[in-house]
Amino acid sequence: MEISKNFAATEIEGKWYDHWMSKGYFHSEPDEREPFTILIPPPNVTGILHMGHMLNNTIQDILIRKARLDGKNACWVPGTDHASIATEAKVVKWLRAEKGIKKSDLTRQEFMDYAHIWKDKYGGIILNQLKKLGASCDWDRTAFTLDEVRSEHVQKAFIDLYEKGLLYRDYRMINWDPVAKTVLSNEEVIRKDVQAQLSYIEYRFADGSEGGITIATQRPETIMADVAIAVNPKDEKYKDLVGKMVLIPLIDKAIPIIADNHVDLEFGTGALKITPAHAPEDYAIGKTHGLEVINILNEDATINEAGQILVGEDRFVARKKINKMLAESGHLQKLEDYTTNIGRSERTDAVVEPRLSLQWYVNMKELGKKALDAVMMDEVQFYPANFKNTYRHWLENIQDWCISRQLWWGHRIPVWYLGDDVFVANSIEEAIIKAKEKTGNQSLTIDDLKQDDDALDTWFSSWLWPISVFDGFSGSKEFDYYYPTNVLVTGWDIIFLWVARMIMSGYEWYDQKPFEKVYFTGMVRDQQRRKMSKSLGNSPDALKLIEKFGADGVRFGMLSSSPAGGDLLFDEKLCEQGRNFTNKLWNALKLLKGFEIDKSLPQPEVNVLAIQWFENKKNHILTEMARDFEQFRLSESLVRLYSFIWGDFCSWYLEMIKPAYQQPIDVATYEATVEIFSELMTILHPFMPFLTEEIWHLLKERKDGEDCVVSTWPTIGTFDKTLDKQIELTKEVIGKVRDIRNKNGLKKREPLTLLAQKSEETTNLLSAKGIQNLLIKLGDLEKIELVDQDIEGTSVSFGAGTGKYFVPLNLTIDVEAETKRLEEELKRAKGFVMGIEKKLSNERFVSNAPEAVVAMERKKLADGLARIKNIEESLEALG
RNA sequence: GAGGGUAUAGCUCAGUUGGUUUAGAGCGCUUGCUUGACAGGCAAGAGGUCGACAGUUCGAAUCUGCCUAUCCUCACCA
Repeated sequence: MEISKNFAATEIEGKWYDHWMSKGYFHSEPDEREPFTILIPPPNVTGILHMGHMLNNTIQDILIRKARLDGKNACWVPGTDHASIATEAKVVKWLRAEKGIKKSDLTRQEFMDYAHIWKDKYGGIILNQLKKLGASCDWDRTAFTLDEVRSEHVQKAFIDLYEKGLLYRDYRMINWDPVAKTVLSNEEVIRKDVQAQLSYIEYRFADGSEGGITIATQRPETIMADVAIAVNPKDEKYKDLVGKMVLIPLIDKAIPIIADNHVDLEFGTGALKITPAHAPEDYAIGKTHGLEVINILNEDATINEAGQILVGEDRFVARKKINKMLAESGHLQKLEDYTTNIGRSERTDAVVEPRLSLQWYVNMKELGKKALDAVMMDEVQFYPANFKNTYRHWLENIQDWCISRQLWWGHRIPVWYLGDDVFVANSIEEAIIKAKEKTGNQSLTIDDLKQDDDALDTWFSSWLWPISVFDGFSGSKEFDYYYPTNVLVTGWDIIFLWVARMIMSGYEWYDQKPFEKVYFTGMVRDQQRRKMSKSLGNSPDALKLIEKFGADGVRFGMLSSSPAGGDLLFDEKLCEQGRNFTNKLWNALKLLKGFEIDKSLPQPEVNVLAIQWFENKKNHILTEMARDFEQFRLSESLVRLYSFIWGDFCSWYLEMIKPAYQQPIDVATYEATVEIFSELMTILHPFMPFLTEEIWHLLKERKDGEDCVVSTWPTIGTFDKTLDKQIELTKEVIGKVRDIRNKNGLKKREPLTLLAQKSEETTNLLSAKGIQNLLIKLGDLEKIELVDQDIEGTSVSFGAGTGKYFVPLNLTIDVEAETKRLEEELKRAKGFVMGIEKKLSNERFVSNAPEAVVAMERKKLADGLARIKNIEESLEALG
């Protein structure tokens, strides 16, 4: 069979993905096997694949493919969420641009119809992109937070919480997004320090007497909503002013000076303007003093009629203008630079406005308690575990969750109002029945009830994901079988928004965790450690990367440097390394397939040894990998496997068994190598699925249904340390011989003689089966001899293990350089021995340390002394 | 203001309950290779007083304390 020069990733990826799909390998049904379940953190339905998704989904795919190879019933459920705010904004924009329709001209139903059209057209792209990455999801189970089953769950959850008294409606100061025109939960507000200015404004006495009081504010545009000026009652300088009236500049409205303990004497001038409608603390102060609330901002944060001046201006434009006006009227005393913390909407980036409104809340005190315990007691395990601290900190200071949103794209709140009466129900018909019962008025009709206009927070559907994807509220057998799931793989940035709330919902409805383990991935950052983002434009195009390096190469790149929880500094070079690895394996395949097989040939000793050694080492690697997987150290596992395949398999094993040029190979070795290679492909498969499937099939004829993706993870045999050490020593000797060639400008193929000074170690080594032939083959030697003593004259000596070796050369030796080299070696060896002697001469070490440790130190000492002796002899021989 | 993380080679990071020949990998760097699978490669090599100080211990990169640097999370001070 002719094998192409390079691994053609693109063609092969499509071919195998289709094959896997047609065989239904990714589909799972409950059966008697142990399930292994992962739920995808649903990406935004309108989103496209970015680096974070690639990392996150590569990890999930590795875990799921490994579980499949382990013989478990692997089920990875994909899906998307409807991303209320982001999607509604996109739909509104699309309607305006392409259809010339304003949202306000549409009924709710019309808008929803358009939104669904839009979603069907542009949504779900990301799921197809995941296929390119190789994600082995059970696509038959694809769920969407706004589909029928998931919507039923949302409604049931809402009603159930209401009936339990865990859900309520309240009038409070909330976070308002003036672009999306909706309330946001605290978690959806991103706070950052920014440079701002404090305006120092003088409010003059209303009675016309000289002077006034000066306040410092960051928001001068809100002065029209002021209802008082507050000072601290302990503040000597303002003591006499309390009770006096002052005039709001520009609008000349009289407001009182009041005293309140909450005012900080040190900040600004020590006088605080009270604007209850536009600042949370002011609202609180206003309430205790029974002050009026004057709202001067519209929904879109422009000034309204109540403001009297600057009506219709945006708040930031108004801020600039009013500063100017105040300066002109002589009220502005100064502007001062100042750093403050402002919140922006996570989705629209608009500066969030405090606003008073009536919203629905979930009581978190109750729900949070069990969720906190579950993680603290390790019922749900966090990887890395230190996220437990963050989690606890949040849950211990948790505030109630505002779940209503002033949007249409989402689950409409199942609440109907009749005057002041509230009816929470599954449908309007049910609500009517409840209303009739409550009021005793049997003549009520649908038209008498008004449904709540708001929709629910997207996270209110996401938090039910582990339940709803299996139709849990209907008591499905899927739910019984797959729940709780095994592991959740997600970024730590949504630990509160999502992870914590899923744990809450799991315990609330089933008194059971939603997942055993949570693996928090790191954030993908660029070379300057900046988070990758659209606005910075520092995020590479995911699909282009796949085109350039192949999905396997990109998967390798994403993973090879991403410890859990830490950051990943993305560099294309990592993907390049992955692509190079696929190339290396491809060439190894080409080499093997290029061998001519001679069935009459006996198996050489060297090959027997090579196979034995490689199988042995494989057991060691598998043991380590098992531990890696248990602890989600996937990056380490891949690196380990990478160096095993590249270093041990390609550089050593294949060289060991490689026949001489144009010579055939014996059949036993060939077949053993095909098996070894196949096994390596199975082991590598979770990380690089496409390449491994391709090679697996090219290695030998496979029957229908025999595919790498559904092959069996090898069982782990015993590891013989002695055998491994012996080969390592042989490799060391070969390396030293090669070094001698390098340093003396000898050709690689120039035959050399190797002499080993007789010792227990050298005798053992050279008498072991196959070792001498191995040395000859890979060291390009013509003969090997054991000698009794030092060789005088033109030979170079070296140490390996504790042994001493010589290579006679027909060259004059550079005595000076050689002496220098040996002296340095001697220095090092002496330092080594000194350290150990110090340890061993310590009475307390010998009596306290475990025997094995002391014995090891004695061995190290003996070996060290032997090495010193060797070096000293060589120095002597040099003269 | 509260809490947390990190500090190991030029860079990015491993180092698994303290002891395995006086610290490992990848990239980068140096030297040599038109070797018959592979230059997306082969072979060899240089490079680190494990942030500072103090302590616990027979023994510390690993545990404790303090300091320094740096990153992050939470928090209504105008």
